[in-house]
Amino acid sequence: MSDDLMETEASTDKKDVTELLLHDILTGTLPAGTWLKQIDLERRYDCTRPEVRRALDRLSQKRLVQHNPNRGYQVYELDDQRTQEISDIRVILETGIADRIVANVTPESVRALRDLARAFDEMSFRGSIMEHYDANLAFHRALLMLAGNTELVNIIAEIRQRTASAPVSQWRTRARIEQSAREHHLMVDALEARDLAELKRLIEIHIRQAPIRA
Amino acid sequence: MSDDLMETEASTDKKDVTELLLHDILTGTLPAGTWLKQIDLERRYDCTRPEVRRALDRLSQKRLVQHNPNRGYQVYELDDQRTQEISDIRVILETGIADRIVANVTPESVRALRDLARAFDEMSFRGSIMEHYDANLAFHRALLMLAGNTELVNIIAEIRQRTASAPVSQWRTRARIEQSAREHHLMVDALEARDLAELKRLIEIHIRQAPIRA
DNA sequence: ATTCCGTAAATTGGCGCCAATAATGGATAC
DNA sequence: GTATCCATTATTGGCGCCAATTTACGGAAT
Repeated sequence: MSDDLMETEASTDKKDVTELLLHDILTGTLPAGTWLKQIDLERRYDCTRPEVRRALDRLSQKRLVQHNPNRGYQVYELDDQRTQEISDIRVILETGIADRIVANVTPESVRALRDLARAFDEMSFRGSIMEHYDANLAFHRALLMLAGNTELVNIIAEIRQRTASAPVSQWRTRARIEQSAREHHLMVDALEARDLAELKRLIEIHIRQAPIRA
Repeated sequence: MSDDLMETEASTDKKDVTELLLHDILTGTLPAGTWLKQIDLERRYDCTRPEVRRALDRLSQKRLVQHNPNRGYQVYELDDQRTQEISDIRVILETGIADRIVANVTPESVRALRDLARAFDEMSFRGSIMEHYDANLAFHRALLMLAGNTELVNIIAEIRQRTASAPVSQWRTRARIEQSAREHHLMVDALEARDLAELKRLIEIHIRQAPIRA
């Protein structure tokens, strides 16, 4: 109890800078192309210079920010070419394990996924952008987890992050969000019916329609 | 000319520490489980403390070394579970783009791949372990490049690295190396004949037989 | 008026020091 | 003789300063 409280207090004050910066990039608070001056970040996240530098180095390794030696860092802006390429990779990976997902499905997991899909629906109306983003992440993570390959889940999460600059811009459209929400439920339906072909079809549509997130 | 000379001289003296450490891990010079004390690395690579720290941080992000807070870093040793998972991922990805590779194949690319496969053969006899490793990398990179998705090539290279601790140990067997060399040529054959099914089959065998590298 | 150059301000990036923490060895008590 | 506790040592990790490079600004010359 006191431990939880301590952690919460500590995390609100001193959460990992890399995480904070990452979130601000993913949510679009720091748009693509923005110059990330070290002093600004230092003040923004109330942290020291080395912490900023470590965060920038990490995110540049993950190709989320671009490093121009002796000039600075800026939020990576990806061209259509690369966006397309990453979508292709996600389609290959996520349809490639669809059979394993279908093989491992249980009534309980279907129920859990339904709940997560509903949580996403709920967030569409009430939640903040970040909560919405997280709800989507939770659904997809749970879905992929059924494949029984945790390494894969991590890799897909990384790939997804890699492409997620300027992510929410394409998200804001209510129509598209509702479309995504519907597709989530359709995917659960297909999973429940153990319809592999349909699940693959839905996954591909889901990834491609919203080129970046899905 | 003088530029090349300069670069060569500079690189021998002051190559990026992360690269050096990475290579020593991949070649097995630093076996799995080894404690990576900062002072040792400082001396080993003749560099400063912050450089060592940056390299360790980067490689721990890539899950190549494990970070134990306030205790140190050690070369990651991966369990069979994870090895299996990563092989599965590689199979899905590399067989998943086989069709694109076949679609984009040209006589020139076949010739180039043959040369690279022969270079690998050559290295089996004469080259050092590292040269051998590089020759293998070059072949697979060229093969994957045919898919026309550079992002994918990078991701596969990353995944391959992720699992490559204790890599060459399973490599040393001459039988296995020769097997790999033969498979390279078989893959080029299948590619030349545009036999998609055969290529997929070979890729899967090639990845699975040597669980880690291939 | 425009362009070029030199100087000043700002920003990045390397480096070393010192505190905090864990491992080690020895001494003491049981 | 063995186990436990304390002191010493070694290692990690945070932090700030200073040099190197770049950019911005202003003045002078064409």
